[in-house]
Amino acid sequence: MDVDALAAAPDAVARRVLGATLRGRGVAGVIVEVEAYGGVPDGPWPDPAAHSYRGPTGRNAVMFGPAGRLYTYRSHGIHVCANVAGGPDGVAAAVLIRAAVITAGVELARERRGLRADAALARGPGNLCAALGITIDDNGVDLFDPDAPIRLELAVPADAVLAGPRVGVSKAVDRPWRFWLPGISAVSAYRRSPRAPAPPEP
DNA sequence: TAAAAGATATCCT
DNA sequence: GGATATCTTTTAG
Repeated sequence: MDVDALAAAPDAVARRVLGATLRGRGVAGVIVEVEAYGGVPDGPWPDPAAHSYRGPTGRNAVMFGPAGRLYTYRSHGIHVCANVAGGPDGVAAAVLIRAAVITAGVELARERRGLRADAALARGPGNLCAALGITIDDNGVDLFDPDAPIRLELAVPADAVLAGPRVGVSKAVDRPWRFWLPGISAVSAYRRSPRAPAPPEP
């Protein structure tokens, strides 16, 4: 497994990133929950919920670049979210890292996050970035460069993976592009976006 | 130049 | 479980 394995469709990239180890600034964790995003309206997987849907902009340019780069963006002003860019160069694909289990540097992670339950240290995209020390300025770093401050170590794909709808999106609400490992307490509880259309009443 | 929306987290009831 | 804080990016006028 190397960076070439990430030059694929968003959902395939998501499955490959799941279970990988993300190292950043003294803290490392195994990724246990991800969401796939990507595509443009005329592409093979149009995804109206993705930042890339309306074409490249200054913010989402990394999504259109080569695989293996870190795409960070700010949400609601304060939170930072981390993505791994996927797809071949020129194709928009990214995997949002939603949760991880800290395997090294727990003390440091606790210090950054304030004292909290271990399972909550890197649960949720914003919290995960805080625990690993990832900031908005890390946008575009090559995760496979040995000298990069943030690195990704791919593992063999997990055999047991669960899939379901993405959290907090108001478009393409029912697309099962969220993937997580079973039996992990750090996986987020599913929350439908308050702006999403009401679910069909059975 | 202005306004709205957003891939959230936290605190309150 | 539900409302709100908070600010950047994008889009419209």
